[in-house]
Amino acid sequence: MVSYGQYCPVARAAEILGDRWTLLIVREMVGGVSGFNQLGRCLPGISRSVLAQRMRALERAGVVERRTSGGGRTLGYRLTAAGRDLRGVLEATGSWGATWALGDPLPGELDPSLLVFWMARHVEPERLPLGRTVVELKFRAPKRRLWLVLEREEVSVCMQHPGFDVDLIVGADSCALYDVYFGRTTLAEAIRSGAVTLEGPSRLTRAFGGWFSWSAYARALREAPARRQAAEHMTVHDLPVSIVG
Amino acid sequence: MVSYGQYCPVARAAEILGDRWTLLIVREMVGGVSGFNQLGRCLPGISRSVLAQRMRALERAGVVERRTSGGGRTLGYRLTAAGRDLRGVLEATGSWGATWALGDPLPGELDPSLLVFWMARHVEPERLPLGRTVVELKFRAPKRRLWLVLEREEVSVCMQHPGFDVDLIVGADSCALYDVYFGRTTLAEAIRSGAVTLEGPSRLTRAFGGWFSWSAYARALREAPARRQAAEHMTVHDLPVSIVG
DNA sequence: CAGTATCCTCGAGGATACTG
DNA sequence: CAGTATCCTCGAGGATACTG
Repeated sequence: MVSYGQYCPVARAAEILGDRWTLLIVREMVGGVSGFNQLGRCLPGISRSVLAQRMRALERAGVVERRTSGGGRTLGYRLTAAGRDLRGVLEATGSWGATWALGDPLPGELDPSLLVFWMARHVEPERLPLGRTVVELKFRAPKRRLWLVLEREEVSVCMQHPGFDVDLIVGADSCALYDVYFGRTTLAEAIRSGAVTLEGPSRLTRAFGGWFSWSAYARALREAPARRQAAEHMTVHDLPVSIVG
Repeated sequence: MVSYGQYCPVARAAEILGDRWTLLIVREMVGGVSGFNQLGRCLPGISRSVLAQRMRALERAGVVERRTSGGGRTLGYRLTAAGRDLRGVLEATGSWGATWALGDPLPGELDPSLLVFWMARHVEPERLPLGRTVVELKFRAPKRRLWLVLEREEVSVCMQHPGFDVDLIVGADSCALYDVYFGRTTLAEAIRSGAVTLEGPSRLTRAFGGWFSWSAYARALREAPARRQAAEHMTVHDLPVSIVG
């Protein structure tokens, strides 16, 4: 953790949140991810040592706390009240990013597993069918298969076939499903155009889109042009301040 | 600038804003500071090379633009619409910091010049007396003298005596004036307790407190206990998500 | 599952001096 | 005023292997 040596709320927050990866760790935890290895898998590119160091720093800062068994073994992490209250910072940051900085995906940025992790954490359990529903996600580009095992009590992402019968097969290019996730297209539109295909009983193919709340930033992305327009007229402090000597 | 390799609004924003010093540079610019050397002075500890590198990165990211003279010389920087729109991120971050992370000042964090820079940029020009008002700020601990030259068209912070007659002398320990700045005490209270003294004509001593809007985070700081209380009851996504294989 | 230990590399950035 | 150039250091963090 860096120190800026300033007694200022922004500086203090930046000291805690400004380290590489830290804000993304918080994003994952606000989304419900709580285990060390789970966090590692949701953040491709972070090393175990960096993740461990960041979790220690977040613990010291009072943003997360360690859940331990009697013996002192860590069972995972949970956000403290301070950590849960970071949702506002995430929303402001994500909305700004969606408005001004999202642009087009760079090559390699459309990792199918990340997308499926995000979908898993945007499942609305009360909209799921009762019992277990197994969805196979078949990505064409890049070629990749993943499975979602959906139950009202728990959602699993499986990198291998989970062993259960598959109820619904979703076929898509990764970029098409990212577009749906971020609200750039509706699922219905993507299906009509053939960019996304659903195979399975019609009660499931019809319901599928409703199981997810999709991205929290879809709205910001949709409203981006208006917000960009409005920002043109924003003013900042305009009294010149000079520093002499 | 780091890259996270994720197509995500939060990740994209963090790539732009997450570098050391960057958010504080934006904080200064939203406050009206626009010159390279002025920025350097408002950010003690930043080196000229790091500042130059950050300004280039912010320019590339579309957050600031360079104002140049005909000859290509940079005259300073100005926020773009995207940069002005970062005010929301600053507010969310600063309010969170004020609520959860400000704590007590560490030794050396109560730099008198920083405080006077911040006061200078929170001057409300239309509340100033007409003409020029020169305020001497006499800090007792740490011992330091600074001057504010206040005009409705421009405010200057002077590290040396500006040459003009002084109209008003403010005496204070740095920590007492920081407390006033952040709304922990009112100026009236600080004067009553003797922590702050004002010497000058009573029309100025009575008006002084009204010339400044003080910290934008004073309100967050005042409401911090209630917000901390409310956050105890906040919930996060609670559907367990597991990743298998 | 949740880490630690060790070794090694490389690049961020401090110090200092100089420039149009 | 707004930087750049050069040199050097040190620490962040990747790779790899191991552990209760």
